[in-house]
Amino acid sequence: MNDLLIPLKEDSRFPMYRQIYDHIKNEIQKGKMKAGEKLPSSRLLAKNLCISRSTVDMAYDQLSAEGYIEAVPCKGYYVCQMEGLYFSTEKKVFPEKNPGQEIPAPAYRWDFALNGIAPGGFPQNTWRKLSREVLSQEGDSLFQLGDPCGEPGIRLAVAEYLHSARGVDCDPDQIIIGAGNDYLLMLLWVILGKNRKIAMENPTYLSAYYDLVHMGCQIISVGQDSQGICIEDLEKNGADTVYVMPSHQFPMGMVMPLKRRMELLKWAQDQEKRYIIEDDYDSEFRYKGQPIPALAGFDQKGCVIYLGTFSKSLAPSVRVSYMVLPPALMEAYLSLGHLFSVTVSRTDQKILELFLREGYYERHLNRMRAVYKNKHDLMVRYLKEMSHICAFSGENAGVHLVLRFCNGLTEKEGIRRAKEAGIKVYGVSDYRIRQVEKEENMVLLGYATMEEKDIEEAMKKLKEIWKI
Amino acid sequence: MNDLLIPLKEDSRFPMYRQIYDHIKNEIQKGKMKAGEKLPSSRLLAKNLCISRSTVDMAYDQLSAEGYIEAVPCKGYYVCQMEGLYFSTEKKVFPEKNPGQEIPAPAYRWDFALNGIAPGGFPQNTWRKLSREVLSQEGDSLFQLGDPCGEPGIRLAVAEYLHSARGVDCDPDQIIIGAGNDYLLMLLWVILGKNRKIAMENPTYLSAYYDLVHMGCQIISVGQDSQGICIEDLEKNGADTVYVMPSHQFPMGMVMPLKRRMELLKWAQDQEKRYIIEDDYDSEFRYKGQPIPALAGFDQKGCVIYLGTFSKSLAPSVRVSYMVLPPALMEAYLSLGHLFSVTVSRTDQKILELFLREGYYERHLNRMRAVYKNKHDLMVRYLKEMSHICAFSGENAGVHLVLRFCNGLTEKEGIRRAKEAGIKVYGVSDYRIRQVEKEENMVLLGYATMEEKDIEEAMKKLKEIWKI
DNA sequence: GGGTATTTGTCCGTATGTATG
DNA sequence: TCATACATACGGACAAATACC
Repeated sequence: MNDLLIPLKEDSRFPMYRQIYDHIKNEIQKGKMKAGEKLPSSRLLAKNLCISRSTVDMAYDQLSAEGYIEAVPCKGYYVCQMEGLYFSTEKKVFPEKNPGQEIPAPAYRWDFALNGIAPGGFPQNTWRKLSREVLSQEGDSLFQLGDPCGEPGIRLAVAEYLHSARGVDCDPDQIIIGAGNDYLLMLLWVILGKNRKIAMENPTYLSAYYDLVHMGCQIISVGQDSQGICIEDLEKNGADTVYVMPSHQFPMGMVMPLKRRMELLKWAQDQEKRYIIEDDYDSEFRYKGQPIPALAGFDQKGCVIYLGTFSKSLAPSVRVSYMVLPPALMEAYLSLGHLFSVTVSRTDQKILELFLREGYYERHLNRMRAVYKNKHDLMVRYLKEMSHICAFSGENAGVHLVLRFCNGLTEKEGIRRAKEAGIKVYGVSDYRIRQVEKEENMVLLGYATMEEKDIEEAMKKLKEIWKI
Repeated sequence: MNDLLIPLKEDSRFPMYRQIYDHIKNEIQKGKMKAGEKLPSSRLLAKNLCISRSTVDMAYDQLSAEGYIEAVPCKGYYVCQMEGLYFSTEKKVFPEKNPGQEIPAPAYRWDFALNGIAPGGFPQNTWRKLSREVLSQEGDSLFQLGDPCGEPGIRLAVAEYLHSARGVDCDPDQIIIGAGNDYLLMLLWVILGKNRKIAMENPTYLSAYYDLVHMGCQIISVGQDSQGICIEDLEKNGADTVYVMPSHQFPMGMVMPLKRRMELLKWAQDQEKRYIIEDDYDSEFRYKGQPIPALAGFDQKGCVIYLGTFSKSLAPSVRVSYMVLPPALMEAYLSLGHLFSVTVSRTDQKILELFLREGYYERHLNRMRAVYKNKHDLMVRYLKEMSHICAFSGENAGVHLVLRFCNGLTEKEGIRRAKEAGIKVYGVSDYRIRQVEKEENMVLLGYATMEEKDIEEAMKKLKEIWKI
């Protein structure tokens, strides 16, 4: 018991007390120290190791708390009877994924990616500060189970935001917080019942389409024009639910004008139990003219379900979305008898609540709007010089543009030529629910993740290589 | 422009530059400062306000970044043309929920809650430290979109944990990270296909039951004995999938012995496409004997789907669970053509990865096991004194016990008497898929959230009031 | 056998370095 | 640049058990 020689490394990344702890724990687990055996006293060990007693104390405390040893006052520390050591000592080594292989160099020098945010766009320091604040709070009630629909605080903050920024008046009790739109759509499918015929535009946000398809939903593909979804198509196809993105349709980029919005609302109100799922996609970023209030803002009869997210406006890694249910649907959900527990950690909810409440979100959006407007304007400037090659649409909102070749170039050929020049652009056909007969001639360019310098370089190249 | 008087408060919770920023922004939004108007120079304003010029600069910089004002070199700052002010100035005030009412006093002095963790059990300091480390990392790639199945790092760490602690050998590529078991079960339902007949014990973990029911799943209720689920019932009812909790069944608390595990595996392997969903509930907490490896550890033919979570072992607010899919199912999921994006924020994943990798999780589990063992032993000591009132089971594992009255008391009456004494206990009938004919006479006592002092007080009372 | 010195776990205040704002 | 908070490490004071004379 006295020959306990613990090799202490000054420069270890672990503190001394941890090294002592680890060493003794290993001795016990390997069976070198048996149950009942007495450990050297903290003073003795401290002297032998030439460190302070309290350092040894800390290690011993930890070991007692975990049940490895037991403290007998005025006598000493003794190794406990460990029944069923939990962790086997052997460690499994997993083979490297690419043994010996180099990570393949990225094929593209420039990527007009459609998701992602501007580099440096995430308010990292603020987030860290708020995270610290939240985690420093007294008490650990924060770590017990929370409200299944989301913390009351963040729901109130979101309701206030929706009121002032999106013209949506709702009660915090109508809001459900969830980890991403995918999840909320799954939830919505449960709430709405499984026999709905949901209409979606073609092309549309394919992720939402697949979410619903994989749940077993019946999807009807309907047409769209420059104003958005075709209402007649809705009637014709017998849909009872429709998924739309009025503020900036993905991928086509059109903003649904007020008139069409009203027509759509009228369609929903025409019959009982018709619902509009309004994905308020990219509503945060508008560069010209008055923002149009969300459809849900005009809804008097409770037929609009509003979906919003922080994943696009803050960062894709922040998995927080929200859904505003009409009172009747919320009641239906609550009366299911079992609520799905909330999917966002309470700490993240608290951080976001502070972020909203203290005005950081508003300022963040203002800053990002300015950043994206610059990139947007740059893109538009170059595209105007390319009028002999393509027309473009989807401008003045969002963070991507739609190009339609007018020189005979096809989508496929356009993408191929861009790829050869090291530029990744995206085809509209990737977002179609159902392919169209005639050859596609449109591509999508997202500019959120691109630096302005890169936009200039890439656009200059595109102008060259897309010439016929 | 020169009469810009900004009321600065020294003791405000906002820094000075923020106060200047807020004031000017308000002036612009309210229209008191119009587009094109010149702002006082930073030197002049600083002099007037008796503060440093750099403070004014900070405010002006912020305002320029957000597009409110524009810096014209060698001339000054000018108010920009703001098209479509985003945030309406009026704030909506939401009515208080209980106007004038007091929050109702909790009806119970003691609560043998079945969820929740020990007070102070969450390693708050460690979590905060790791959170800071993760958020301090260079670059913001962390905030871009991550792997839809979860970060490779945490999947590897979980695979290593499962190998050493649960005897499960799997590749990190078989693991899917998700926000809670509810979500993973929804996902699983998509992966397995919708026409499955899923068998569940009665009683069982009702949350999982409702998850599946609400998805439209066909559930078959099967019997159980002291060893766990009845295999013959499975055969008889034509189930092709079964949901079990071999390590500590909820709510009945039995641990499935090795023999039954093997029989269950044999059942699954008997026919093609039979699956076992193994919810490794409470496997972290075992107080006696060797831990039994998870079912998935014996599975050679890929018919066990393993579910694990950190919500119970760390804190309910940490919404991270994981699912190990047999290779064939993982392949099926990946080939769906669209993966649901991961529901856990990348920061949380990274924090948890470090928590596992640096050995904190192992130590945390050891500590909690010691804490819960003390409470467990205390409960058992009191229950042994109550043998004239009830028998108990579910001991030596988990954080709750099952009591069966042997003095004629019914569940209902037992709960009622406890309530009168200010003690909340839970009925087994709350967890039944289908009620049984004969009167229930079992209650559940969770001890995780109770302090030892409270356990003693409450148990002494129960011993009195449950006497016949 | 009783007094005393020693050893022991435990509690507490304090110094130092680092991270953070 | 300065102030604050925190984890870590240190050493003193105390009371109880033990060993020794």
